[in-house]
Amino acid sequence: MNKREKLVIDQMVNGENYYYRSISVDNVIFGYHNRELKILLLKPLGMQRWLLPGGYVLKKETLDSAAKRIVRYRTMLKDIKLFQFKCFSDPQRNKDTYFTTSVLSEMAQSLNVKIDNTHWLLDDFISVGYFALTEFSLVKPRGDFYAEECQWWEVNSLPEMSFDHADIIREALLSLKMFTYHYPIGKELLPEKFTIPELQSLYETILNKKIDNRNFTKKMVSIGLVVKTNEKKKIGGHRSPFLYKFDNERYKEIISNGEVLIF
Amino acid sequence: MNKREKLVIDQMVNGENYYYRSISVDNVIFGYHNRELKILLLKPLGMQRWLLPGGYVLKKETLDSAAKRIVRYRTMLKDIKLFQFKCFSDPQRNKDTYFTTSVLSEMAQSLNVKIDNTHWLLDDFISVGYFALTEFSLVKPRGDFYAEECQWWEVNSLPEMSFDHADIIREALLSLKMFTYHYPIGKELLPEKFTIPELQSLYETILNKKIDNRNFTKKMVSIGLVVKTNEKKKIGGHRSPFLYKFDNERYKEIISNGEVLIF
DNA sequence: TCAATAGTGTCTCTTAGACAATATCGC
DNA sequence: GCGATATTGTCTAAGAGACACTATTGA
Repeated sequence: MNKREKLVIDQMVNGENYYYRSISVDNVIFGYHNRELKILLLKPLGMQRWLLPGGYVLKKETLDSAAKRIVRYRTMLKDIKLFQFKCFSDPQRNKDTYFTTSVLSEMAQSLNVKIDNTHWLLDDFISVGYFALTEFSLVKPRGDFYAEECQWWEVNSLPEMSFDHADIIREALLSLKMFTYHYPIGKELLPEKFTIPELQSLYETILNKKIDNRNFTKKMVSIGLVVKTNEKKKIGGHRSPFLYKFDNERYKEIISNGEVLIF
Repeated sequence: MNKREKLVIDQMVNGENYYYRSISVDNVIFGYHNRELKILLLKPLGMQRWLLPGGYVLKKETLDSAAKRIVRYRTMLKDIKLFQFKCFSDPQRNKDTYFTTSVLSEMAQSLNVKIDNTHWLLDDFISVGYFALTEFSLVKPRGDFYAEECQWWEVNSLPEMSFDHADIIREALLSLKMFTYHYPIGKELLPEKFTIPELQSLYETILNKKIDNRNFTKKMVSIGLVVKTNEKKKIGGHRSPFLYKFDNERYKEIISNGEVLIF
């Protein structure tokens, strides 16, 4: 039995001593690759539908650290930007009876743990939604005995989600959109060097609209957010785009000033 | 024994059957009067410090309806705009031992209820912060046997707050400020007819900065948010200001378009 | 040489932001 | 008349937004 299994067994047996009751955290982890915005999802053994990587909150930690801990476990990343965006509390949200009656109880059985109807894991939960931004290529999605599969899904073609996780994703996308109108974005999602068309494509995906490429470049350069390098990226049968970097000082400055970016 | 007391007794005895564990809601209720932004606070019998009107969440309701229910109880208002803005989960936030050891236990004693150390009310709570906007003059602050005092306090001269409620208020003010940069505000806080200087003063208070009065008027009128009436408000030894109304259609339009308002 | 995508400049029009003199009102 | 507050217009500068042709690459 590995460390993770031991932890889960202890969670089931003693969890209510050190976890908050009725509170969970769900993370919408955004990555960007090949001009597609992606979300990291997992699927427990025996389930048809997919889940957001989420978990419970230790009594000795904050929601932020719970979210960070869970994200770190699934992505192996230490430095990741996390944003609390909404709580989900519709009483109907917990009514995925397949999960509670089948998946949970089978898992309990396989781990040789007894859970009855008053077990804390069967309470109704209110979930706090976080979205996270990370560079796709740094992540090694990590499944385990609970999460049979753990992989990236393109935002516009997600699999069937259980609970209200489709709602949570919808809200996360909306929050990300609003966020993008008020703060620069990209440093967390793109590699260190990137091309303007890649950056523009990211903005277009998030904001869900076309942006004029001349105006976009003009703006990004004129506010000093990005800086051209001398290198080019060779990517196939057409003119090679220049690589750009973010001006980190300016990036922070724009965030702290709360300058509004309109496209 | 009145209805409210019965309810509180039942909460203490049977509450864990119908309330979520470890989750509460706290409301920062904003009102505006005499050019001052105010917050509704209450003080339980025997406490030195003040509290935000908050409460627990029924398992059969959402956080939004819990917040609305609690606000309605304290203000007697049905229609009030509520915004979830942040969760507060620092484990230290529950360490106001005076409240748990003295106030709660005395209240229990006076109501003839026993509570021991494992009682659900003594759990650590994570609180969901809401801010509410309401027209000051419509509110009848309601105290009761629990909240000895219930009254408005000017935002810039608040009394000592218990728990982390001073933090919650600080965050609420910040959220209100951000909100004001992105959505029109005023309809919820001002009477139906108001003067431009009143409206401007509201904005200056929330945004915490001076605004040029010519530019302010010009902007508000040019975007169609406010409409001049023929009436004037007679208020003392100087020129009488005109009364204005909000254009409700335009107000909604601006909200749904998410138009950015910069001052 | 063709298909695909990148790179680049100009003009207009709106509006943010700076700025101060005059009008009313009550005493 | 005086103290207090409300009302009102113009100018400038910045930038949002519309718009299309040329350059480069690899097959």
